[in-house]
Amino acid sequence: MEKKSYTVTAALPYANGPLHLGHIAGVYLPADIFVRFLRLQKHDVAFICGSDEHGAAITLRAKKEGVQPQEIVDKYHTLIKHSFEKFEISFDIFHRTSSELHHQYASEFFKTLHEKGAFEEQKSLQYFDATYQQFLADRYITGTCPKCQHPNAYGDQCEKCGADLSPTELINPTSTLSGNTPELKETTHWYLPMNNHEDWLREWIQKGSMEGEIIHDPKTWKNQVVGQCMSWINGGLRARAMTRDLDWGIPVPLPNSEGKVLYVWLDAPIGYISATQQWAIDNGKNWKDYWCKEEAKDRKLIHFIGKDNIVFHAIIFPILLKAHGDFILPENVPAYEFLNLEGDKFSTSRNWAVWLHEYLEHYPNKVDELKYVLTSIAPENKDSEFTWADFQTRINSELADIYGNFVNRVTVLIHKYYEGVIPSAHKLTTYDQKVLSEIATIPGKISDLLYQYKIREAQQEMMNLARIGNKYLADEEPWKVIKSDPIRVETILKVALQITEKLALCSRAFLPKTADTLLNMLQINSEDWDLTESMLISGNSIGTPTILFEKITDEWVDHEKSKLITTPITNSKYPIMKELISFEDFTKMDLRIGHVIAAEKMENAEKLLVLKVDTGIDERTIVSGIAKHYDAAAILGKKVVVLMNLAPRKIRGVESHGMLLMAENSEGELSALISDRDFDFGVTIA
RNA sequence: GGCGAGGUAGCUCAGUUGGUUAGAGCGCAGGAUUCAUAACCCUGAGGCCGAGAGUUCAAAUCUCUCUCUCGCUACCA
Repeated sequence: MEKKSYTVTAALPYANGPLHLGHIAGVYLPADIFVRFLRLQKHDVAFICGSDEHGAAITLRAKKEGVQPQEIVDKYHTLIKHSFEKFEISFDIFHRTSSELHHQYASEFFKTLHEKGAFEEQKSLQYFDATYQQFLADRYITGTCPKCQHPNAYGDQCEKCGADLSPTELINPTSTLSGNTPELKETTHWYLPMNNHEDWLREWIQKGSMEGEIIHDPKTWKNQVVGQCMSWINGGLRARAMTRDLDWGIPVPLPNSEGKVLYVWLDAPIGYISATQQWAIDNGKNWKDYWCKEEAKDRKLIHFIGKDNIVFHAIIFPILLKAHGDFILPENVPAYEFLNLEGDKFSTSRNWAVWLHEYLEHYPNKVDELKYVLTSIAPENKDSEFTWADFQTRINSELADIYGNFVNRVTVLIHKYYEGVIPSAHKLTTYDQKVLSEIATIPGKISDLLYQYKIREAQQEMMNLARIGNKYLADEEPWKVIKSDPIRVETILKVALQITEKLALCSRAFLPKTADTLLNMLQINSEDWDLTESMLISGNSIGTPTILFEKITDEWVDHEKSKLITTPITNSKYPIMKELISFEDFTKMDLRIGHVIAAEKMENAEKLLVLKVDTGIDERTIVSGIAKHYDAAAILGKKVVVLMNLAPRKIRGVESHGMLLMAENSEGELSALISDRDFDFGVTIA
C-alpha cells in the first residue's frame, strides 16, 4: 500500500550566522526539490523548518558582540528566513524556537516524558558556586581526599590513591571557578537512559521493523546513516543528561530546576513539531494529522539533514518520539555529505564561504541557475566541491547551450514560420512517434529517482528532454524541409513544442522560475506531475522568444573568486574586551617565565603535549593543548609564560599544574609568548 | 585514539546480489551543419577503479594490511 502523505523536515539552521551554499546544497535544496515533486504527485505534504535559537554558542556570540542573545537570533532568523524566501525554498512554515508556542510545547513534551518515567531522575546535594551562581560539575571541585589525605583530589576521583569519590566526601572543598568554598544545595538532574532503547533501535534501524511490523525498508537508507547508527548502538548507548545550566533556552518546567534549561535534544527537534502546530493554527489544520500515530497512520516522516546530524535524527529523536508514545517515527533520514568551496571546507569563522544572502543580493535573477548547479553537484554520497569555474561551465554549456538554446530554437522557428502561432500536427512519422513515446517515459524515470532521493540523476533526466529535443531538430531539419514540404514542418514544430512542454513540466521541481516562464508562454496550467495528453492548443500564440539563461562571463568568475580571497570578516576579528577586574584580582595571578625542559606528545590524544617546565622554584608538569601548533621538539627549550597558581587539573589522567599562556589569532593559530629581552626563566611578570 | 563513510577518465559523479571490451555529463580532438545564446548533431581519444597482499574459474565489487579525505566521539582552563 503506497502511503500518500508526507511530513518533510529540513534541519533547523542555527541562528548565529547566515546561510552559505554548503547548507543549501546539502539540505534545503534537495528537500525542496523532493517536496515540490511530492506536491505535484498530489501527496499531502507539510514542509517544515525554522531556526534553532538556543544554546551556549549563541550566548557566547552575544557576549562577544556585546548584545543580548535575543538580538542575535532576531537578526539571523530574519536574514535566514528572507534568504529562503528569495531562493524560493517552499517551506510551508519557517518557524523559530524562541517562539512562545515552541516554549510551551517543548515544556509539555518534557513533562509528558517525565510523567511516563522516560527519564532517570537524580536528586542530589550538589555544590553550588555562589559567585558564579551555578552548580559545579564534579571535576570543578577539589579538596582533600578522605582516604589518603591528598590535598588536591577531584570531586569524582583522587588520582593519588585512585579512590572513586563523590564531591561531598571531600574535606575542604573548593570551587575551581572562583576558588571559594561552594555551598551544598539540592538539585535534580534528568537523564535519558538511551541504553534502555538499544534493542528496539537495533531492530528498527537494521530491519525497519517495530514490534514485528515492517515500517520502512532499511535498504533505502544511506550506508552512512545505518553505519553510523549501528556503530553507536553496538558501542553501547549511555544515559545523557537532558538539562544544562544556562540562562538562555527553555526553562525546565519542574520544581527545583532554577537556572536549568532543556538541552538541545529536547528543544531543537521538538521545533519541527511546534512549527507544524503553528502552521496548522494558521491554516485550519490539525497538527496531529502530521505527527501522531492515531491520526497520521500512513504518513511518512522524512528528515533531510547533513551528515553531522545523523545520530541526532536517527537515534536520539526517535527515542524521544517513541518514549512519548503518540508519535510516528521517521521513515527515512536522507543525510547529505558536505560541500567544499574551491578546494577547502566552507568556514564561517574564516569567512571562506559564498553566502546565500549576498549571492541573492547581487544576482537576484539567477536563482534557477544556482539551483541547477547545486543540484548537479549535490553531495549525495560523498563530499563534493563548488568552484566558480564549474558554476560557469555548468550554466554555459549545459543550462544555456542545451536547455535554453533548445527552447530558443523552437520558439524562434515558430515565430519565423507562423508568427508565433502554435501549428497543428498532421500525420506522425514513426520517428515522431518514437520521440514522443521516449519523452513520455521521462517523468516516470524522474519520479523513480526522486523517490530514491537521487536528485542529481533526476535532474539529468530532465536535461535529457532538452537533449532529445536538440537531436530531433537536427535530425528533422525543419529549416531545410520548409523549402520543399511546409506542411511537414508544422508537424515537426508541433512535436518540438511538445518536447518543450514536457521539459517545462519536469522543470517545476528543479527550476521553478523557469518552469513558470515556459508554462506561461505555452499557456499551460496544470497541477499534475505528468500529462498523458499534451495541453498545447494549436492556434494559440506563444510569447516572443527570450533568452532563458544568460551566459556567465569570465569577469564574473574572476570577480567572485577574488572576493573569496579579499573579503574581510564581517564582524571584527578582535573579540571585545572582557569585564573589568580589580587590581587585587590581577595580583592574584602568579605569572612567571618558565623553561621547557622536557616535552612529549600524549598518547591517544590529538592536541595534548605533556611538558616539564622549570619555573625557578620548581619543576612541574603541565599538560597543554598545543600539539597542533607545536610538536614536542619545537617547544623543547623554549621560554614560555606560565600561569603558576591555576588550580591543578587532571587531563586525560595526567595532573597539570598551571598553564602556558599563548597568543591566539583569528585563525585559531597559537604562538608562545616569549620575553623580548631574553630574561632568564624564573622571573615574575606583573 | 575509537567508530562510521568515502578515495573510479582532465573535471563533477554512476556502477544494483562478484561475470563477457568499466559508464554518464562536462572538457578535449576530428567531422557535419546553420533554425539557434560562436549554439546544436555525429565520431573519437582519455581509467594499474588510492597502494599492497589474499579468496575465486572470475574482483572496482568479498577478506586483511597500509595510506589520504570527511564526519561523529574522547581529550584541548
